[in-house]
Amino acid sequence: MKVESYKQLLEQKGLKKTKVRMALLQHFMSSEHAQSYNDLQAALSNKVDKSTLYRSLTSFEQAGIIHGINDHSGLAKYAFGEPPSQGNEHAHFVCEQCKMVYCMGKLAPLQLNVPKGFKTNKVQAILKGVCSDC
Amino acid sequence: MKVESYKQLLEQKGLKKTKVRMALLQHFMSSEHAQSYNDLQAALSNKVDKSTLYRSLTSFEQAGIIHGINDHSGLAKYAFGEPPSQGNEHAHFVCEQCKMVYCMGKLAPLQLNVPKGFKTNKVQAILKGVCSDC
DNA sequence: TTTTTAATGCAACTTAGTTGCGTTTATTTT
DNA sequence: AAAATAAACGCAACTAAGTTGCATTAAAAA
Repeated sequence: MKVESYKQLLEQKGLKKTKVRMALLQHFMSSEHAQSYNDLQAALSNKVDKSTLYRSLTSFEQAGIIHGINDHSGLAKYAFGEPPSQGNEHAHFVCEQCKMVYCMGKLAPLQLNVPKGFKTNKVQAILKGVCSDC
Repeated sequence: MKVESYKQLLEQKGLKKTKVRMALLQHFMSSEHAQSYNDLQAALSNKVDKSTLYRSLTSFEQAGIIHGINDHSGLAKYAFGEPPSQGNEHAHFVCEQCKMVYCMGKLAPLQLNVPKGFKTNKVQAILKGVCSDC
């Protein structure tokens, strides 16, 4: 799925092209690491109401435009791109210094031994370490 | 480290043997899956103040008696046992039906390819699927 | 048993996120 | 292009998770 612009993407997903949504999506598409609520709010100069922002995130997530990430910091973050799905898993990298979260490329199949009776459907991996900027 | 009883464990870690702490620890040691704040509060019949409970969890965690788990549900959970440390990683299994969280045994070394400039220190894995009780 | 030190409970607060509702804005229909 | 309609937006009020300061109580040490 090649995407030329945020406008086309919104159209394609049947979402209205509002100011907030366009600004948000443009920001998502041009940032290489995951965004927290506060990052996003700052990117929109704190002009947008929080309910609007949260609702936009929900719409985007449901449309498969962004995906939520939980980096174990307690703060939800969001990144551009479809969620890691079965057969399409990707790991998330959390920098221990700058706390940035990055989406990593495809995960090599994991060898995981679970006890009898447990059936694994998906694997989510968080890598912690130091990113290339730190 | 073999542990005979919750009393000895508290003593060994230099923690006071108070009613709340003993009840909490006993509960942790006898439950096979991870506990949320609400689980714990219920186990103590909602008689303990939330600040006390949270402070107890912090003490236990610092002493290495329990470890926090983030199962991506937004809710923090805690399980008996030292935290997964380097060379001692374990995965967590989240049942998609009953939402219980289990600690899994040692993780087979993961093959993970990160971009140039990124240095991975640890890997945290969450497995999602169906547990043996469901 | 008294002293010291740390845990508890209470109340007030913070932060993240949600919900209802009236108003505004984007899109559709005429 | 104007009117109709449907969905976003902003506001305010709320919930839930977790934290903090402080006075009181309980555990450990003297």
